Amino acid sequence: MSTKATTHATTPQFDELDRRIVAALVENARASFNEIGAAVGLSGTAVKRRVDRMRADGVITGFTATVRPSALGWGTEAYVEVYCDGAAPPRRLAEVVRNHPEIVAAMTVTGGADALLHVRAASVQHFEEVLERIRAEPFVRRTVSSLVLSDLLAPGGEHAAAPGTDRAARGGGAALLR
Amino acid sequence: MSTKATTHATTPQFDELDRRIVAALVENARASFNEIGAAVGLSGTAVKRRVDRMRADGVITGFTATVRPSALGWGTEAYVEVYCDGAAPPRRLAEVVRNHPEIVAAMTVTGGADALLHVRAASVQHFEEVLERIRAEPFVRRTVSSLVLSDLLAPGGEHAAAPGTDRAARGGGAALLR
DNA sequence: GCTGAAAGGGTGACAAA
DNA sequence: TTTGTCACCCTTTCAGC
Repeated sequence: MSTKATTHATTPQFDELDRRIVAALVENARASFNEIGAAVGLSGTAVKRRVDRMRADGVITGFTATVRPSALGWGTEAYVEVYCDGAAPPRRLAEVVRNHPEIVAAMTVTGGADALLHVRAASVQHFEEVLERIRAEPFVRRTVSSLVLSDLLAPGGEHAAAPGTDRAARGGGAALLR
Repeated sequence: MSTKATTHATTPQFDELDRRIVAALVENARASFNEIGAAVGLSGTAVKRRVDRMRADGVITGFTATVRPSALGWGTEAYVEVYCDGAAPPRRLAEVVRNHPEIVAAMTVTGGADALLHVRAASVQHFEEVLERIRAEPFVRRTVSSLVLSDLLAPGGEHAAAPGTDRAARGGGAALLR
């Protein structure tokens, strides 16, 4: 609470216009700058300049297509809590995690487990094989798996593929961009 | 294993070219059709037709910008296991989940918990407030939270905002598109 | 799936507020 | 400092093949 009276702490130069531009791009990353400009009340050129700045600032990290994993044959999804022997160094954990392409997200967490993995596989059989590989890793002591039964936000099974993304512009960008 | 000798069961008409086009779009959703065509050995027109078909088939569900939530002031992330009273109907759970914009993903799962929620908040204080709101919902009996400490796949905190997405084109799209 | 042509978007330089 | 206009070139899009 030093320079501005915004509702959240954000990047210094990030105004309402930027917020609406990001919202438009989250909703449709292939929209033209002119289209976005018309929606937010700016010229296409001005929109492009702001987008370039936000990319340089690391606010926007990229543009990606969202796909339905089930359409690609990846119909099985699970979350796996990992319990490690002794103090598991996050640095080492990260290396291990990178060796299994089926792990689509992984993080260290508070609570009983040391890490939480988000895994996608082609089938339950495939998932079992992945789990065996993970449990065979040096300092993994125990795992607790939860298979995903149904998505409560996108019942159709609409999911995607991109660096660490989740949801946002559903019904108008309620989540991250209010 | 009926018509083709592909490695996984996928949508009927989905070949190697489609796979590479999707991979290109996941890596950069704003790439031009000509660029993609040059990369996969097709004309831009042919690429567009395939993309249009895949959108119609629901393989590609959209295009979105990926952002760093922390840059937008959403620096706190947690997973919340929800235990319900009696048989919690997924239909009702979905309604509840939609009332809290901080819930960026939610699913029913196997194991002890009935549902798993992925929550993003501006701060630990904000998260606590969200948790109180969730626990006040009618048939929520108990919750178990795990605060995310660090991302093991994108250490920089690079995350995103889009309908149900996660990772894929990191270092060449190892995950969903091998 | 390719080619060609018309419409429209991306991008940089320049001037103005 | 940020925006708008303009000009150039590339992309998109839709024929017809």
